[in-house]
Amino acid sequence: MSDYIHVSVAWPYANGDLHVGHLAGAYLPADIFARYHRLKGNRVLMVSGSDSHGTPISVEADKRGIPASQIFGRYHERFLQTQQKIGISYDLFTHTDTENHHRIAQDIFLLLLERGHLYKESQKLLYSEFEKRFLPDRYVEGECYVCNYPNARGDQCDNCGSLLDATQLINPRSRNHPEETLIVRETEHYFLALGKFTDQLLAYIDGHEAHWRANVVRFSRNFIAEGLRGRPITRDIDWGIRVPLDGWDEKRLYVWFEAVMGYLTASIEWAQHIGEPDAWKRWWYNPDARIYNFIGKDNIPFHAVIWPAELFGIDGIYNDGSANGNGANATPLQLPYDIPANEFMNIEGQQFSKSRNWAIWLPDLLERYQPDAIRYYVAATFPETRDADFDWDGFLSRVNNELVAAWGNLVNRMLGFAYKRYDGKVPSYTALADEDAALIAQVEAGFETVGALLEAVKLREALSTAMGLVRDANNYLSVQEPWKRIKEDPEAAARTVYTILRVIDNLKILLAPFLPFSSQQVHEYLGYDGQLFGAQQIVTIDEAAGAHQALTYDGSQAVGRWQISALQPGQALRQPGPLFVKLEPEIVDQERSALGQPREEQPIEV
RNA sequence: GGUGAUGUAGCUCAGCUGGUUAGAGCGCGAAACUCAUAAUUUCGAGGCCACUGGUUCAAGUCCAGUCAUCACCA
Repeated sequence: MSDYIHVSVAWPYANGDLHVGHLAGAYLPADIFARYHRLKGNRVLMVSGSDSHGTPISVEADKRGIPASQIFGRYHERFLQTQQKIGISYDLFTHTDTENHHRIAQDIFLLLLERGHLYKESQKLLYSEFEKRFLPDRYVEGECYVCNYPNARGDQCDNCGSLLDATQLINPRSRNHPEETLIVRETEHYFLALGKFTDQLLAYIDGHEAHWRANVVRFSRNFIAEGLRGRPITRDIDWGIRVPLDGWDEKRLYVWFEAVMGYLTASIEWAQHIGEPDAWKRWWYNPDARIYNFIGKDNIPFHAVIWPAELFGIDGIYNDGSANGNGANATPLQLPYDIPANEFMNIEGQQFSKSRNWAIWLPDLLERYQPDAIRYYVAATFPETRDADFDWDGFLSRVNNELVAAWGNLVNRMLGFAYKRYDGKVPSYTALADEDAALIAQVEAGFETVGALLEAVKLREALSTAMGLVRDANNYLSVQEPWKRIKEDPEAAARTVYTILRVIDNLKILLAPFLPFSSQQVHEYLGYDGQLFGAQQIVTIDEAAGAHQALTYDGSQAVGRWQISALQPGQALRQPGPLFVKLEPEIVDQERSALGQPREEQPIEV
């Protein structure tokens, strides 16, 4: 029986290209995990999308003097192309400016209001009479009321380090129009009454402690222990989802309140898109389904505390006619089963910085390197337990010395040998020797060991375990020496070559979640037809008020299975070639010198 | 300032509830091999496990403090 696995991935702000931090923190781990479960035959629903709203997008739009919608539209399109190229296999990657997402977010707002989880409160905020709007903290500068530094930011003083309350700044001014002095004005907002959920949240964490990462448990408990206060969920901005109440036209839902709902809204959109509008309930109303949120560590409180609190508050939605007849309230929505948050991936020892362009952008990386080479290096250095470092020396050496030398070379040398010396076929043999059977058994055991590690989201260890089997295979070859035996003992050489091809056939599957493109190549070299995984496609989804683009996955034709090889002697091989490109040592200096330099965005070729 | 994390071979990292001579991959040195994108395989060198003090028959492993880095909160 197949399990229902929901893979929910953090929603990137669509205010700039994707970079390796995104890839290492959330998207690649999620994809490896999803591909593994698909191979296992489980029912996977993997969703995410561009976060269209939020201050970072408005800031970027103001900087360039264009509308926010244009910023997010541009980067949404680039996200689709980038992720298709590197093979992040979303069932649906959409965005939050869809009719579907707006409607559901508003429904949830009203539901929470109706159930008494929201309350109204006045706040004092800085208001610009010139712009006729309240300004977020990061739009504000002024004199620090702690140290009198004249150019303190709205949230923090760069001089004395104090965190500031923007309304207390001396002579606060807008960063956009420094000549204007801002005024403090009262404004009313809705708050989510988080504190009420404290006990439920603690019980929820207790119930999952055993299989959560220690950092997520500690962080969440700590966050709750500091006391859960109500959080404002509306803002005085014009870019975002309307508050569905009369007289609230000037305000919008706070981006963090609605973005996390994307896991649910994208699932619903996916169900509609495949023509089975209720299909999302197989995960969201199935107590046996497991929902995994793949995120970076900066998002832990939102996923381990705030989103579960929203789910507690929602309780049930769109589930009329459920089993016990109590309508929408009858069945609670499923909470995340696991939140495997990754730490950060730094670059050459320094923290990512967009403003200094201390970053490695995925579209640029994909211009120059194979997707599987990028995937291999990043997966081998996943920041699963602590911050990790992307350094070009490491990239060069892991790709050349591990991926190319150990795995690529194993495939190339033996498929080439078999193709040339055995008439383009898998050689026949009469009986396997003990050492042949031993190697096959050892590699077949990998389906258990590597599988268990993938299941537990220990992806880096899963990859290194699989690579250990690659080394075992190389070791076996140097003992058996089929290139020598083919002259002295052809029978022994034939069973050795058969054995190694069968082992490669197994390794191809063990590595496929990590290296889907090259595993497909190996699959074809071995003479098989069909695609190990489904097809990714960028499609247009129509709604009443407009259309949007999304990245989708169709697994109906996929033939890959997480099971041992039954490679048949006599099977016709295809002419093999090198799997991977070996990198030139010069790239290290070239890439390093580009860090921190101004960068131009190039069009992405798909 | 508070809380938490991290600090182990040149590099990247494993070391669970304390227990024989501290592990892996890469890099380095030597040897073997030649099917392969000179790739592979074997053997070897290399570590006061951040520092100081403590608990214990026994401590990278527990406790306290110090330093460095990072995160969250104030």
